[in-house]
Amino acid sequence: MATGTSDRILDAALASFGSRGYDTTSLDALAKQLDIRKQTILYWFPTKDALLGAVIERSATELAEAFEVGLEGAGEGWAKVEAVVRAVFRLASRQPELLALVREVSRLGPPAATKMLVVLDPLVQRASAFLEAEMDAGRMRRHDPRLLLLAIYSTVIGMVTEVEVLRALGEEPTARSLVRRRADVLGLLRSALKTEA
Amino acid sequence: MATGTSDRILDAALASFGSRGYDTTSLDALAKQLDIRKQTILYWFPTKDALLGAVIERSATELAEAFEVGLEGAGEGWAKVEAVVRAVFRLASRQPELLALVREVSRLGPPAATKMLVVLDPLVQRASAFLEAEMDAGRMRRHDPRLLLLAIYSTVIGMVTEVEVLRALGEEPTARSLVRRRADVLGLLRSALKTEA
DNA sequence: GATTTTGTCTACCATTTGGTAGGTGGCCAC
DNA sequence: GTGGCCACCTACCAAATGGTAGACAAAATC
Repeated sequence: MATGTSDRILDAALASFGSRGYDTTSLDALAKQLDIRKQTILYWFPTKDALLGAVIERSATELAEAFEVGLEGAGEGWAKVEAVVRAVFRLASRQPELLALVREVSRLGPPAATKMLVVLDPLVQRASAFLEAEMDAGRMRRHDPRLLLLAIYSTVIGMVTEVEVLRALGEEPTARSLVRRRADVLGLLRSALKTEA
Repeated sequence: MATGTSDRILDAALASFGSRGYDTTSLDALAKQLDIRKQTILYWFPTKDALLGAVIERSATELAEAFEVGLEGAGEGWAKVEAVVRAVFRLASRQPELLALVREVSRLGPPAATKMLVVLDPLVQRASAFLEAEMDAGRMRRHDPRLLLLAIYSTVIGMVTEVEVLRALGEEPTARSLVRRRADVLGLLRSALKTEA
């Protein structure tokens, strides 16, 4: 929330890229919304692509931090999974744009998607290794850890960003509903993963 | 694969809307690809929006049919879930564009998303009722049936269309891999839903 | 055989878009 | 106080885009 112009631009761009999409967001519209001129945007970010790049970089870092924070106090085993899911849902309620951006970037494909993944890859690897270790130790049902990750990723992103599908299912996307969705995701994961032991 | 011009346009539009996205698909590009002029497209479909509408209508119907066919021979209980998942994955290997379009349309939001949902809504209701009945009968672990549906939807669509994330996980999107992903989804669902009984 | 309809085309057009060129006022160092 | 830099601006532009107007040939209709 710095008052710097470039930060304001990044904030607005993040919101717009996430909600309207990258290619339907015009620099003019963005500028108008900020009550500045398009050339000011182009002063700070030489091209629209560069702006996207900057938004991705900042967001990916923020995302990674949120994960780290979520993991900090977490215990071991299942508690760790729960901590991460809770961290993502906390993010979804505080900065929904961030998760919307993830969705959009993954849709845009390379090079944007690559840029984001480079930052998040270490987390992915850690998560994958963690799941595998848990399975080896018999504390979680055995699945392909990477495909399991994809399933978790898709489900969580879906629960948080699939506004239209939610509406179709009669679930209004309110804050209260978000809590229910979190509980549900955790319930599903628990029954899918937790062993009786 | 009819040779009619309007069908050729619909085919190309479906593929392009799904893979490149609606707003990055220009009528000129579409026309060039079909070796016709843009005005021919606008003769059959008065506006780009109308073209999208027609693509959605045809695709939603096709999608609904695929579900019906998948359900036809299916038994009861868990077998039914398995049949539906298999039907979707079959679709994913034969007409991946169809599922890509679903993803894109849900991103576009209303009125496009509404149009698609109107056609698919009966299926959603049936599925929801089915899951609830299974849970009531104790043949499936209890979860909110609608959120469970969203989770299944997200996971399946993700497994099929999240090319970038798949790559990041070291899973090349080949036909062989698709079979593995199907098996994995079924495995996950089974352990999440099936009761011991 | 004349006429209407159908399908496709050429010729334009207004608007939007990302981006360039270059100016201007304020502020700071010296 | 003046030279230089920073942040932002006005003025433009070329390309692309969705869409209109209307010509024209082939085919169908009478």
